[in-house]
Amino acid sequence: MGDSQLKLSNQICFPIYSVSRLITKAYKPFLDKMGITYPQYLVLMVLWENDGIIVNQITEKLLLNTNTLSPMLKRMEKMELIERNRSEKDERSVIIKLTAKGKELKKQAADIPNELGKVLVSENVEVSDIMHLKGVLNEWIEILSENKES
Amino acid sequence: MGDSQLKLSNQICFPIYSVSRLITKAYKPFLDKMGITYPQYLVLMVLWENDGIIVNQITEKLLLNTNTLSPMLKRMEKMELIERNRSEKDERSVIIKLTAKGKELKKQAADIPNELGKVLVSENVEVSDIMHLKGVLNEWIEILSENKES
DNA sequence: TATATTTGCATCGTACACGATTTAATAGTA
DNA sequence: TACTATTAAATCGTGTACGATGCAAATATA
Repeated sequence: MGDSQLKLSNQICFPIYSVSRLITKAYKPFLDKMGITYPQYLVLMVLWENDGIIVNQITEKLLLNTNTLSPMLKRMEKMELIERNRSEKDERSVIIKLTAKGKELKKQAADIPNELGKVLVSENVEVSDIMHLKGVLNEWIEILSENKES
Repeated sequence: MGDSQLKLSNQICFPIYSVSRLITKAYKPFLDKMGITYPQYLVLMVLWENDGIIVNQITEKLLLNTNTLSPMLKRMEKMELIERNRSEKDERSVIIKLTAKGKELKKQAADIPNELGKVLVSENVEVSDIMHLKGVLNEWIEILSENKES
């Protein structure tokens, strides 16, 4: 009722916003070595699983729009991590394919999950909390992204 | 060991990044009515609790730097939500004070936590999950933001 | 088949984030 | 006191986010 609900720590928005940024920072040293940013890392993870998909399929997996992805993919093309080519079957679609360099980065990235785990554990983050959080957040993604297809 | 760890859903980075953006979107309809953005809302919450603090104190509470806050505060000054004045005690500091308009918004914001709660519940988000998540995330903020004072 | 609608992507404008640098004011110290 | 170090903001450059709009290709429908 009163003011207490309007306090930073009492709303879910601030903690999740801050932790998201703090986690991004925890990834940064590893991504810097690879010369990529955090969102670019997410794109690469999608492509490592599914090379040769079209832009729209990436937007679905990352819940990002083309207004974010198109410029980003152009930068990644300039960095020679990917290639962008129009589909011949459907001239509207753009197929994204990893270059040799883009594929190569997967090897460097292989250790990131473990390394990051070490960092978190050394900072006294509970592994059980990470696992639980992952579960809850993945459910929320399902729920919150469901009705947004309009 | 294998590839599975490099999958989107198996890392903590993607879920937290996505949920953060999805939660921001959930707030948007309410903030649009007030004509403010999500980060501006955070600044206002800080000021509603502690009016007349200096920029540096805001950076500490929100874990943001002046390179983000300075331009943002200028925009908020232009919107007549706040006033920016140099401290007389220490000419380096800039004191941020809410205007009448900025204070007025607190009344409009008072319902947001409840309204957002309703939205989440209607989307079948478990209240117990929200509470638990808030607890875990606030701990993580403590931990992850600790050694970053350098 | 001509036209309307939808789809996939790109572009534009605005607002963050953030590393790095700059500037001015204060504090510390020889 | 003169000089150095620290501190508080601001600025710069780059890279996202995202609502809105534009455009061409494909599809649907009269």
